[in-house]
Amino acid sequence: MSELAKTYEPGAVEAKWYDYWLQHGCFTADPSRVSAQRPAYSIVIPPPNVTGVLTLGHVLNNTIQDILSRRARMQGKEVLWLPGTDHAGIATQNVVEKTLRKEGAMKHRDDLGREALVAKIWEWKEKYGGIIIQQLKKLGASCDWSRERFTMDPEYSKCVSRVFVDLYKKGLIYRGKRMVNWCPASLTALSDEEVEMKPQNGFMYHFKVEVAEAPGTWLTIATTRPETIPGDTAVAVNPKDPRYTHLIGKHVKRPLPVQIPDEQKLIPIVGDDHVDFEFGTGVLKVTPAHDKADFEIGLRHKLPVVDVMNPDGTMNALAGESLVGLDRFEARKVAAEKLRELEVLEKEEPYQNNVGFSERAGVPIEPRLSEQWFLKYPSVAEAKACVADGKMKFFPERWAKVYDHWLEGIQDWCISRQLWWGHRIPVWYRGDEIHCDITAPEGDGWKQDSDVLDTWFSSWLWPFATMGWPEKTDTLAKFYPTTDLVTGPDIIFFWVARMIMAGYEWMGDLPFKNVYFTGIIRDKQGRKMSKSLGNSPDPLDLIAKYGADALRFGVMRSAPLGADILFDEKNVELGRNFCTKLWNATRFRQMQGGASEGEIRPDLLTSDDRWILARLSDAIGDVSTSLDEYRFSDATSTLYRFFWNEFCDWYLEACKAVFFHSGDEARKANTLAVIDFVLAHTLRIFHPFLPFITEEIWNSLGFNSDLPANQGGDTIMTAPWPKAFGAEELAYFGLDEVADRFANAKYEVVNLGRGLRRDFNIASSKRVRFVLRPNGELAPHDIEVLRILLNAEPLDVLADYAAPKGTPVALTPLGELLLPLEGLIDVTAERERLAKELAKVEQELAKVRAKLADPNFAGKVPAKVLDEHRQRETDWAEKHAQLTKMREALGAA
RNA sequence: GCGGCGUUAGCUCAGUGGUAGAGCGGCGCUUUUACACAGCGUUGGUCGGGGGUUCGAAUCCCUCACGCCGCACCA
Repeated sequence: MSELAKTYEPGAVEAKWYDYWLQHGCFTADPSRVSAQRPAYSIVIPPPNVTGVLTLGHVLNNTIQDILSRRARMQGKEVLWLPGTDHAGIATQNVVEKTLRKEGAMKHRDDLGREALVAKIWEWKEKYGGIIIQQLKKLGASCDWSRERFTMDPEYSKCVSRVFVDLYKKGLIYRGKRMVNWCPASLTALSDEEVEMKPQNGFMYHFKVEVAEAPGTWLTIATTRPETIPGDTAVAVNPKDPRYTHLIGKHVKRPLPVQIPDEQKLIPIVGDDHVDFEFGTGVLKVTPAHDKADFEIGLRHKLPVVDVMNPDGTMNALAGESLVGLDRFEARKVAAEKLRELEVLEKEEPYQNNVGFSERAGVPIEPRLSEQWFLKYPSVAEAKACVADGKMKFFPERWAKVYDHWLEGIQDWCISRQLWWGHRIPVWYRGDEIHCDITAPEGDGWKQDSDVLDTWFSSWLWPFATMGWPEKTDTLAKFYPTTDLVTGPDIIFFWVARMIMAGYEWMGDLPFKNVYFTGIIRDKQGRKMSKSLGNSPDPLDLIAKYGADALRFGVMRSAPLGADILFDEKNVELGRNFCTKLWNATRFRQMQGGASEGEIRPDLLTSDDRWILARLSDAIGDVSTSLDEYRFSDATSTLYRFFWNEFCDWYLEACKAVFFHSGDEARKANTLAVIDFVLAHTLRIFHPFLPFITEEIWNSLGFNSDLPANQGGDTIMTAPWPKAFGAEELAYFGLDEVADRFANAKYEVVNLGRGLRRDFNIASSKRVRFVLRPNGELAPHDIEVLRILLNAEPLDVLADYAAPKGTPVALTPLGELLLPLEGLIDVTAERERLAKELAKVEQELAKVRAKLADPNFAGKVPAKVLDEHRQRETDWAEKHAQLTKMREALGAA
């Protein structure tokens, strides 16, 4: 047993133990150790962006995974927590391109060329790609780092090609020219999931067009996007709309682009059910190249597709002289201006509509016709069924509905991206020939598809591609399906749903059994963490300031299942304070001297010992249940309450009676044994939450000393997870309701005595005489505990004590507790105090009597409830009688 | 528009039919020999509004309001 430093220094301790765990291979998973007695437990990390840095979201997510992993190890399971990173196509390429432009290394990616740019990104990845991994280590993450994976590792990349080819051959992947979500900033197509609808304030422009066949007849069209008029190839009305039916088949003169007057392009009026005649004017301009719905109308009516925009969102030559080269938003203003000049703009009113934004680049997307690769989702039925039938469980459960709803209406997934960083599509072209395979075709003249795949098209394979698939590895055999997945609900569609499909498609089984969805971390005002708001603290700063354990504890304490987390640094401070408390309680133990005295002797147990052992058993049970149900904040609260309020505030204080005043060496030794027993168990249930400080104390106090190496001897990591006491242990220690009730009664006496002090303004530090008129037997130990906790000097236990008139009295479960105030008795004050208490009792008594008097109540209520109420009445009535007697003894005012 | 979640003490949240709770904060006292990152005490709520079921509702049902989150989306 080494002496503990005066204050806990997390920095040095954390580094020391993390190195120790690594050196001793504590995080390494070995499939050959898996057996019926040693079941497997596995988690794959949601791979963070390789160029990312740790955020509070990561802290939350990974602390939960670490808690689950560490507990599973203590439960004797073979644990694999598989870490790694994601190549994050768009984000990473953007970051690197931006840097290169800043450095002047290039203006546009074409200046460098594909090969050189990809090489630069790899360089960047080698240089900065490890940062987040190092940060996770600081947090204490017990990942098996020997298995760290990256989605662009050669082996992993092969898996990606393999599944592409497989799906292609199954006919689920196809290439087609379709409307996609185009990001004009990143210059790539996006999937539907990467588009976020946001309300935008704009204008609704009403302009009129003349019917060519009926000069003087004008139709008014409402649009938010006048800049796309040059791309209009029809005007549509609802065929059932009596206002316009007669015009179908005729043509209108399209006002833009402005050409020689009277020679404006004529476009047909078509009838289409899609047009809502309630909305706007009931006349819709149809721009097949720039709107998904319009494209469909175009197909139905065989309309030409006129694309008036460049990929970067600027207008092209087809938009006409006045718009060409302008950015789409600038062009909108100019187009409106042109309409005004032409005197066809009828009105322009403020209007709010929903516009799709590119999630990454933050700019409005453009619906755009382009040639892309699409995937018809595989194994959808299985993916749906496994959650619906409960084979896979979601926590909180309500996400199952969201998941189900999404699966109900999914469209094919656009998987090609016009980027260079990522997995290149394994398809080669030569003339009309097409070759799709894992390897390039033989022969000359083949050209590989230039696009890469959506990053999620690689990460959906994560649970098995990281374990050696397609080989039938031992790791896969033992650790797949994984046990738990911990992730944010924001990627339920991007990642979770797709992993489930992939699991069924290639492994024939679900990828994980339970999915825990974390909340979203917000600041204390409820706003999302964001860089621009600057409300996102750096977890590394918090670790430096408070310690990793404190950060973990603080975050877990405020993360209830199913709710968002309002982050407040106060919680981390609380975590630090808790660690300090743990540290100081341990120091107290150490100062009482002696190594662990070994076995507890039940015959020497005090009422306090029995009480704390019972509380410990409850805490173990509660924490275990909470963890089984993924209620981490409940587990944390239990730990906090048990250790601080029960162990420190009551038990350790009560122990002082033994250590400082009993002179009973055998009992002192036994008390030490109880403290050690409780501490040793407490450290174990704390360990998943507070890995560092528990390891430090475990070793410093020598709790490891007589344990086998693999059961807590080398490290607390392998100490068995404790169980709540069974009937046998409860009997052995003599823990029952009677014992609990007595200890609680004792503490109630203390509370009431302290209340008397307050009422008579006696400082808690001032030693005063208390007298107890007991209503039963009290052991010397219990009297001493009462004395210490009341800070009484002396505490006289006198059955026949005759108190001076006006002496303050508290009615306690163990008898009347009196506070004799020599020379200070204030009869009036005591009378007032009694009156106040009496009033309260009368109120309660009236309440319960009213209930009992109600014939409906007595007649209909279950016997048990009725008894409870009768007992309540008896108790209050008794108290009432005593108080009345006491007041009478004081005499009239 | 459809669906989900939420609304309990100043704040964060427990509490799913039977005496409204915890932590933090606030306030007061205390530098009592583990701990002032502490101890002790204390303050504090018509449980979002309304209606219903029931002997009894924070809890079950209906309804409204407000907030948040998905999904869809009409130019």
